[in-house]
Amino acid sequence: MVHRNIEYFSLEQICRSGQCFRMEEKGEGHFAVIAGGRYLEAKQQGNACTFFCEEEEFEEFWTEYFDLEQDYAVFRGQINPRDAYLVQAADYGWGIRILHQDLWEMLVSFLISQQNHIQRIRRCIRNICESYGERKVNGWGEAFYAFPGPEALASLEEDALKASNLGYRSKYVVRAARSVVTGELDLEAVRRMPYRKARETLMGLFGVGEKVADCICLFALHHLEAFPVDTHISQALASHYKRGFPNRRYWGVRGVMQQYIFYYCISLGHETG
DNA sequence: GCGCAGGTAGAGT
DNA sequence: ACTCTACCTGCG
Repeated sequence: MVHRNIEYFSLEQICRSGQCFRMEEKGEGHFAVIAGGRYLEAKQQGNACTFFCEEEEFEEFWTEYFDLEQDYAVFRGQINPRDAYLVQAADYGWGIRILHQDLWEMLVSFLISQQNHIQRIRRCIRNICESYGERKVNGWGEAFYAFPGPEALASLEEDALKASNLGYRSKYVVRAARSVVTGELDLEAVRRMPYRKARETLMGLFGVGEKVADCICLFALHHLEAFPVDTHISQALASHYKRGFPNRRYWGVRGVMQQYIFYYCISLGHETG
């Protein structure tokens, strides 16, 4: 077990923010995450966090995964105090962090995300993991499934993933898998690219447009200047930033601000008012 | 039943 | 360059 007091960190908010589809709430302040072929449970009360893994695994993997070396007070300090909307959104999502997730997994996840509900995205991803991912056992003897690699999906028929409930997105995922396996898409090369180049390269894939490419850049490549514009952000911009989002001011941290706004939007949507 | 959900490709102006 | 539409599926 690993104990840490962490500022500006909320497992609940990260789970609900919709950047990670393989994190689930097991109970009040109790979460499970699957990433990098690993399974982790964690509990949180206020700033006090308990991670159920060895110190070594925590230092080697989860510290970077949760972006714990980054001081989010620095990002938050850049917010214009006169921007009441952003101040309110950032206050609401005080514990959000931009995770460091796997590139292939984010590519597939956000191909699936388009024109889809978060709840169904989770189900789709669970389906393909259970059908094509490696079965493993966690520390409590329970089974969990790793995310399937490109090889596991490349040989499928283009419509095969409709059985996993992907709908018309099935061919996007299968074709992406083939691109990786044939070497047409070099994931290692994409990892080394700067934001614009990575975005452009990803958009060359069938089914990857600006929004999906930006999500991949932000959540896998940690390019914090990526600013995915989806329907929620688009509406927020229309009502609160009629002269456009202040990109110049926030360039380099736009992605963090996007997450505050996005989380604020989807959370308010669930409330009655 | 109809519109929308973390959009995008392709066709038509 | 810009607008329009089809696309799987499910939920309000």
